[in-house]
Formats: sequence, structure tokens, C-alpha cells
Amino acid sequence: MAETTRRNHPYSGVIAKLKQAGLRPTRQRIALAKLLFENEDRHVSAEDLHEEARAASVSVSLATIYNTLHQFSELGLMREVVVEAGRSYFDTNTDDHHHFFHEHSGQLEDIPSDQINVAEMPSAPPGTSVSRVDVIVRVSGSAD
Amino acid sequence: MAETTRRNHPYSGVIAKLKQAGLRPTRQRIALAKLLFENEDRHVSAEDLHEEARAASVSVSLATIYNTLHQFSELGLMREVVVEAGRSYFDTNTDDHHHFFHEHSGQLEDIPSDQINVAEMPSAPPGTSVSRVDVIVRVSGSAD
DNA sequence: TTCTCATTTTAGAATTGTTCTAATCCATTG
DNA sequence: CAATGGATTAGAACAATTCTAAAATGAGAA
Repeated sequence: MAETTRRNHPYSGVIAKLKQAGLRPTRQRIALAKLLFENEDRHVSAEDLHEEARAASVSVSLATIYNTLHQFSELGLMREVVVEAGRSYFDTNTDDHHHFFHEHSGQLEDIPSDQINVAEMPSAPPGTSVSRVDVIVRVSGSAD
Repeated sequence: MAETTRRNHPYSGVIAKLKQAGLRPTRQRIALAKLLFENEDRHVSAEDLHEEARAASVSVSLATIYNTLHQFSELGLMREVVVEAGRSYFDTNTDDHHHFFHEHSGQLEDIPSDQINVAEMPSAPPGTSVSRVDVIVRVSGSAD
């Protein structure tokens, strides 16, 4: 009653995905990749993912969650978003897009790239090159 | 030899500024406001300011630094900028502007508002209103 | 001035999110 | 299947920030 559900995903793309990224497809990475990539795009904190894993009876240490999230981000499988001091979110959507940040709930929401447009980009300071542009539109509930 | 230097600033604008903001002009707040507002615009972390205060022989606890920085930000005297998980910067420049973030050094640099332009802002999600838009241009040193 | 009281400040403990460490585990290769 | 180097782990360590309860102080009243 615990092993039978495993058989469904014959060999989901995640293993291939991990291999392509140059990561050894370990039990933990496979499980996390499934949680992250076989559902809708979303924004998770390390704690969120840890909890999701527990809920799915996948035993993974928090250290591994952090390692994995960082590896996935460095390899371009996902993207780290910083909105609040003291908490990182990881976004499974790697398309070019920006975010709404709901100040009261702490939630992040994607802004599709065609709904926002940064014009007149300044040139990067001498000796540097732009690695990314983040736009965060902070919104507060009208009832605040 | 410790009290004589006090006499210089006859009654700098900071006291008025504090009163206008509805804050009692205490010794600590006056000292911090002077450090923050009587110099060029800049970006400080709580630790930075704590250190600056010590260097100026102003004794202020770290808790007060945090209280003050948050109060000043809430009252619009300065602005909190979050770029890295785990560290907050406070910007004494409250004009409408955005930032370069130097990934290698952790330094923030202002982008004057006329050098960048966010066009086609999306409308805020129902029931919310935009409280601020932050644009962070992350740059890395070319020698990385 | 002195008294009073709400506001501030404070030291240090506590919390939070994240990283480190050293031991153990396991995926891959031969 | 054994060897080996990368991966995972529990728990300690860490850094930034917040909390707590007590002591200090500013502002107004008397």
C-alpha cells in the first residue's frame, strides 16, 4: 500500500531532464523534480517543498532540499526570486516574466511577459554585464 | 572632552523632520537621522548603520537600529530594498528610482529614474492596488 | 522645577532561514 | 559484486532579525 503507486510514471521525463542537466538521478532528486515539474508552475520556499515531500511520504532532508533547489536554479531548471528579507522563493517557471508580490499574504504571482515591458534599459556600469532584470510589483489588498 | 562637540549643529533640520513624521525626537533617533540624512544618499544595512554609529561614538543598540530603520521606512523617510535572501538594505533616497545590484560585491547602486522606464504596467490583481514597483538590474563583474 | 506616564531604548534571549560538517549512503563503472 | 566518488543526512553552527521584560527618558501637567 506504499509501493504500488510508484509504478505509474513509467519513466517520466524527469530522469532524462536530470541527466541532461548533468545531475545524477538519485531517489531524492527524482522525487523533488517530480513534485516541482510535473505540476503547474509555482513558487515554493525550501520549507514548502520540504513539507510537500513529507506529505508525499518522500523522505528528504532539508539540507538536500536546499542543495537541490540551488542546483536546479544554477542549471536553469528553475529560478530564485527574492522578495522579502529572510525568505527565498524558487520559481519553476523559467520563461521570461516578472512578479506580483502580495504584501499581506506573502504570495507571489506571475506577470506574463507580454503584460509588462521595461523600456530604455540603462547600460550596465563599466566592467559589468547584466545577468538578469527582476521587476517586482508589490500590491496590497484593498482592505488593508 | 566628550560633551563639547555637541554644540555644533544649532538645531539641525532632523528634529523638525522627526516631529513632522510624528516621531519623538529622542537622542538615538536624532543621531541616526543625522547620520542617514545629513550625508549623501546611500544604502545601508542595519549592521552598517550600527557600525557607523559606533564610529561616531553614538551608543545605540542594534534593536533600536532595526526599530528606527523600520519606522523611517514606514513613514516614507527612507525605503527598504531587498536583493538577497537574508539581508536588507535601507535606501535614504526616496525619489522614484531603481537599482543595479552588483552580484559579486553585494553593492547596490541607484539607477536614475530617467534612465529606465517601465512601460505597459499590468493592472493589479482584483482587490489589490500597487504599492510600489521595484526593478533590480543584477549585474556581474565581467571578470567573474 | 518636579512628578507622572506613555513612549523608547536596551541587553540578551529567542527565532528564523540557511549553510556547514563529517559520517554514511548509494549510483555508476569496471 | 566491489570500488569509488558524488549525494544525502542529522545535527551543529551561523547570520540576520525579532522578541521580551526591565530600565531609561521625553513631554506635559502641576
